[in-house]
Amino acid sequence: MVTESRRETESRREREIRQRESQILDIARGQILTAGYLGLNMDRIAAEMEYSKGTIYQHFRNKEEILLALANDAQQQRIRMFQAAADSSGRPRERLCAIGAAAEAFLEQYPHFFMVEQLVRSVSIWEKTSPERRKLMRNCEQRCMAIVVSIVRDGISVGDLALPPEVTPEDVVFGCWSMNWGGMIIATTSDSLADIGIAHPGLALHHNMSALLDGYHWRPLSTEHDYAAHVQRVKQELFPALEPQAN
Amino acid sequence: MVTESRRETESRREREIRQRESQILDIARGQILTAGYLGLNMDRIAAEMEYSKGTIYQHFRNKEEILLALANDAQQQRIRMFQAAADSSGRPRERLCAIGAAAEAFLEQYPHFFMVEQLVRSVSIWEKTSPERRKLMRNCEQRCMAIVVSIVRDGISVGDLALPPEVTPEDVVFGCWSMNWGGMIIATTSDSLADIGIAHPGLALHHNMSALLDGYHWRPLSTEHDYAAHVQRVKQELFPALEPQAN
DNA sequence: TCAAAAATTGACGAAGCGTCAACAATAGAC
DNA sequence: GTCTATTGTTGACGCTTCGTCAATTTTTGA
Repeated sequence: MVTESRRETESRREREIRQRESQILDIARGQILTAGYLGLNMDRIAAEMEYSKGTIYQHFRNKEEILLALANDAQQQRIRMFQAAADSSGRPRERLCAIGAAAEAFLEQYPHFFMVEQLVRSVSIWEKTSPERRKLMRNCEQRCMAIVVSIVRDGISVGDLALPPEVTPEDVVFGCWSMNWGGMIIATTSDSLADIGIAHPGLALHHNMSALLDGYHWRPLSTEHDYAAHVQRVKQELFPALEPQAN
Repeated sequence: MVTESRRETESRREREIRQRESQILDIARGQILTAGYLGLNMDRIAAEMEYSKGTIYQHFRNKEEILLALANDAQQQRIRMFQAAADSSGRPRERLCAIGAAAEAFLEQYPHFFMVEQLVRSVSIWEKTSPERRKLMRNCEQRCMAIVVSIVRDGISVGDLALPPEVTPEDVVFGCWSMNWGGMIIATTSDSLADIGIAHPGLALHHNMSALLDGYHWRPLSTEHDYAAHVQRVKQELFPALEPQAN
């Protein structure tokens, strides 16, 4: 009995030293996914682990830190996917479309990450968290931005894109980012899009993104090239989903 | 003493019957504006009014209902402003720009409304509220959509715009909506945009909106017409701000 | 004037966050 | 192997907030 108990305790300890932090985050992720921000509950995290609340607070100063840690994981994952897309072959505008495909795959494969990022932006979580973690977040945002901006620069340098003097590559990325982010938020949080007349938000987003880049005269124009097919190809090759998902 | 007390009570009663609901909302608005979602506190609302908590719960079933009521006010206000913009004179694309100006003015003049709408979308408030209020919200969304869609239809019918067969007017509106919403969220919730290279998000949004509509070949193109000036004019004439605000 | 109906109150239960004094396990010295 | 210092763990507790409800006050209208 004592031996049994001791062995169990030791094995638990081993596990904990390696995995506890990510275990906390896994559980938190699940809770947020099933019940949103208000479903995230410190006591329940403790209950779902084999640990008490106090121990959780040794890893994270408060609830918001957990949320920000999750958001950070989300950004890391997005950066990985964006980088893979940016490294794909093709002309710059094709690679930008690949980024779009990455963003789409990100939403489909990690919906909890998307939710968490939304939360961090709307509920005032920011000011309750530690400066270190905030800095980490900003850093990720900058890296993500840099990846996409460099594609726009490539477009300019190969002569596919010529921006007017008052528009910077960063502005273009801001446009893509805005449309993607806004479109995804609306698509995932408006329950009556179909009633409004938007049966296929994913498709509409593609059309609008094409129009945006066509508006900047980025060659080849969407009339000269089948970007939809490219997006499909990239998604299947770089970001294969577990199950194919209708849009 | 008794008379004094009775008179006060009666006057309070008069006020209450007319104003109580909007008084609750006013206070709630202020709390959200200063301290976000978590700053909204039923006990403090009660304290700031001359009433007790129980009375507030006679007007609103729960906290979320207050939030949704505020969101509803926001939408009503936005519809008013959108309608004014839609009724302005000019060619259809100019009127669409006027809608953009309205959205901008809305954000500047009613920041709390913007915050509330964001909250309703991200924190899972929806399922805790009454079906009636939810229906009201959907209705507003549809009306708002209809206003803008009719401008796009006007553009088509006067021959300024010719959409490809796979794109509907609703899709175009979805694009404008996405970009505006996404851009505004990013601009108001990213504290390090300047570090990222976006010094003037408002200006960038204009450029991107121009590119989007240019991409659909909506005449007159942004190269043929000064839409920025139009936006400025509309904002000043239709939506004069209390104090002129830098972007 | 008075009883029935309606409005108002705030104490209360429930639930959640974060703390901390007490307890347990481990490491290291001898 | 034993003992002490350090480090880790626990859950009861204080505090805050939501939403309820029995008791009380006010209003209505007969």
